Amino acid sequence: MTKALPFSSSPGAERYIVPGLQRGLQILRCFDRQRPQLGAPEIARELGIPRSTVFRLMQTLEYMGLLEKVDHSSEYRLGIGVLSLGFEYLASIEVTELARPILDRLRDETGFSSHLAIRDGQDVVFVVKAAAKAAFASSVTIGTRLPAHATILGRVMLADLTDEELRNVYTSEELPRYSEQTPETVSALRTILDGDAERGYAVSAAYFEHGIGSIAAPVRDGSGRIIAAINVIFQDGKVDGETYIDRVMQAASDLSRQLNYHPADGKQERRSA
Amino acid sequence: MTKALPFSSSPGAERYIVPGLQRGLQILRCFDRQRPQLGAPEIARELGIPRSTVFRLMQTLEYMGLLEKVDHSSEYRLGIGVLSLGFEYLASIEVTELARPILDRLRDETGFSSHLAIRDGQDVVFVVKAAAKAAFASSVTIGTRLPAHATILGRVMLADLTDEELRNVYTSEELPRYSEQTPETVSALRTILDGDAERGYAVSAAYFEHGIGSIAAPVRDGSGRIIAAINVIFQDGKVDGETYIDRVMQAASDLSRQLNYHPADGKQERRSA
DNA sequence: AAACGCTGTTTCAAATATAAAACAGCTTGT
DNA sequence: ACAAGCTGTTTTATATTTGAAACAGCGTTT
Repeated sequence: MTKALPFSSSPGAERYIVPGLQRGLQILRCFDRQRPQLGAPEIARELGIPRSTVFRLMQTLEYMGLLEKVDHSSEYRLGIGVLSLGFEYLASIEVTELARPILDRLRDETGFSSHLAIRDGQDVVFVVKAAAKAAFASSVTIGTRLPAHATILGRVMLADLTDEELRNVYTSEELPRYSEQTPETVSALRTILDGDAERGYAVSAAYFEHGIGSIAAPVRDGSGRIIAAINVIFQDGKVDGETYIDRVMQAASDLSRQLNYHPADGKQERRSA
Repeated sequence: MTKALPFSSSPGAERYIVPGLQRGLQILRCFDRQRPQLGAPEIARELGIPRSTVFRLMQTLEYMGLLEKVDHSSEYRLGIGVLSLGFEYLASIEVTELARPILDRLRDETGFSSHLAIRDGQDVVFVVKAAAKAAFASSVTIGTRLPAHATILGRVMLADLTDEELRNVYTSEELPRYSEQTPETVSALRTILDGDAERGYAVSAAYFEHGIGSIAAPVRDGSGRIIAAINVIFQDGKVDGETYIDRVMQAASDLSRQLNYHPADGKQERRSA
């Protein structure tokens, strides 16, 4: 009786699942910005797990430092243990270290907040950020997830996928909308992506959110695959975004080069493979 | 047959432990900066868990997005799922949001890297960082753990503990040494802490690491307890650290005030309670 | 004040995950 | 070429975890 899909998932890897572990992790994922602290009964109801089992799982999570009791109430919040895990992850990804100085320079050159994001399934996840000094700063923080098909950043990464891969990511043809510009179907998305792929960048105003414009360009590694994307965001209307396309593309290609990508290698573009 | 203590642990909370969950989390904790990718057999040996069990646990972790297969090898590395968890944690802690601008200003005023850290058991954990622009920048990243008794930051936080609480944190009298200045015993540490508590700050050169000096001051919340500490680090000898004590203490007290701490409230100092 | 609902915690039979063993595939050495 | 060792994966009896039920404690309500 496996329930709703977790984060992402390699296709067909659900053969041997340890319920204790799976459910413990589901409990952790119940906590977020909106609901930073929760009690055991609440979680039991939400996940459909018996009270006594949730009780034991949460006690284990507390023992391991991933949950902590909030003061004298019987509620829990995320423990500091999860923080260490998260940052071991960041440290283990080469690209984040290399990206930092590049994003800083891009931020200084443009005056805009710049970000590096990677894709996880249907989501874009921000992993490095260089915040603009101006009052207008982006609200995204490291770890923020946004729908890939509805963001410029996501589009330049999705553009690398073959039709088959894209259908694997989006199993349903219908796509949730976030603005008038969000494509409604996978087919419509495909058309947009083909344009992005040809241009090698994407730029748009108010694509995901009203009043915010963005330019994004893809980052490739030695194999030629797109593994991340860089963007800047700006207040829509206030500037002509197009002016900065070159800067963003330059930053992305600088990073790609550091990751051993050689455009002239004769590596064929991924999509035509 | 419970094994070595995990991260931290509320005393005596090990009654109901779910083995599947505990071992899965132990597996995650095997991954760190030094060993970013590991195979199942290696982990099985290290944790003393049967191969077939580790196999299933890791498959579950992969399914949940906390581990991912590295390319075509049979090894795994941390997955992007842990990142989200870590940042939900940061977002859930009020103090980190408030600290950021204060650390930025402290960095600008002093030219040094400044940090906010909290204590988890015997460890100091860095949660916010404002990196100096100078070439000499600190090597600590968010999530870094250092031994509390051997760092200035840790000392100002430990100074808040009663004798009994301190003995609870350090069950053995002997303390590991990291430099000539590290106290060797809990009693010696207590003496140092009493001085720190009285001064309200701590400053030292080469206390944890050769060539690095640090000044730290405690951050209190509305209850008067020390919940975090702020520090700056500088190259030892190059500057007279003492010069910046006021700046650091000011930053710490600014943050305390934003956390509802009122020095004149008649709240008695914690240690004399 | 009794009854009700909601907890946190414990118990114990029943359902389940576990771990030894075995298999197949792959490298290594001799 | 063979054996020996290492893997990833699967099987299956056994040992364990699970979850319904029950207990005790609390606050409300009637």
